[in-house]
Amino acid sequence: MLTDHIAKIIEEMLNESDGILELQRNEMATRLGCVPSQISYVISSRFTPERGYIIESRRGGGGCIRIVRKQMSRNEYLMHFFCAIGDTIDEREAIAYLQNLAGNEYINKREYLLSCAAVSQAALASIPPTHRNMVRADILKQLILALM
Amino acid sequence: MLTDHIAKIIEEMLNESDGILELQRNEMATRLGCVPSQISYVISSRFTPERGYIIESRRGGGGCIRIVRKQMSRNEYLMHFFCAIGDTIDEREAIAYLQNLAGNEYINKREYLLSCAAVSQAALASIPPTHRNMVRADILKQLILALM
DNA sequence: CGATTTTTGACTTTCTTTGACTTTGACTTT
DNA sequence: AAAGTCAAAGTCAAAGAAAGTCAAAAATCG
Repeated sequence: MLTDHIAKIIEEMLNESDGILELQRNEMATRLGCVPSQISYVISSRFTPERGYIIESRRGGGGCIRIVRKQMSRNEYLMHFFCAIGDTIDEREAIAYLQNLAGNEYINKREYLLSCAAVSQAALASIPPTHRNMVRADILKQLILALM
Repeated sequence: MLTDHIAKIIEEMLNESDGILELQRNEMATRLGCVPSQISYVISSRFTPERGYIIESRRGGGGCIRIVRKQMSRNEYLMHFFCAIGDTIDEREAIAYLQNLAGNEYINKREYLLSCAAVSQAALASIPPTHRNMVRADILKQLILALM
């Protein structure tokens, strides 16, 4: 898939340049043989602040897109996460959060699986749907607190 | 029966790829001459977490279904545990179970804390008391399944 | 026969790709 | 300095590509 391919390239460029990168959308699109907005799509779907990236850009002649991967301390990261969870969260989103933690190695595989289990549909099946996502958010928050 | 046939094929593919497999639903359905949802059915009826499989998937262009077979070990103990948990359990008792697991080194300190958080009063506070211990039992069971 | 499992297909949701159109900013010309 | 030009990046919605869901029909089991 194109999107993944592009994401990988950007990831590599970030690694080579120590987490800070400026790229030109049009130039890159031409080089990779795709439309420019594809680059925008990749950035907006993969390099989100949620995942710890800062994006800035400049239009006009000589414009560019700046991607910075910010490394947060473990606690900043967890705190950020904790705050980002609202009052209610569905299973998909909760798992996305946990994947994130796992991807950044703040939790290991087993902890990831444990946490997924705790917020799973299976675990919360008996809670009325109107209420379920609230409980899930509560559990997720407690899990994160337990990690701090 | 089609279902068994497909299950067998997936099983073989898993054997060949060391327990980790990504397949494309549509592609596979076309190849086997069945409707795509048949593949979904096989996976949801045969490759369940209860039987030791982890399923993930991605929709959209280039999407796929990922099947991971986790191998079981030391799970008689966990199974025993699992069965011992009734339909309902209070916080104190749940923590006693988890201490037990920790004491036998089936889970480490962090996992113990995570699990305690998931079944804590704080996490489940918003559930009506009549219902709370049921949900706690469900969560605890899912946690144990996740360890298998 | 009744209950469970399988099979099918219509419909839904999610993610990707594309392209037309808009906005912005640097540079040039008046 | 104001206006114009052009080269970027931004936005958005439609089209496409996959997987998910669900319920009805069919088959199988006990």
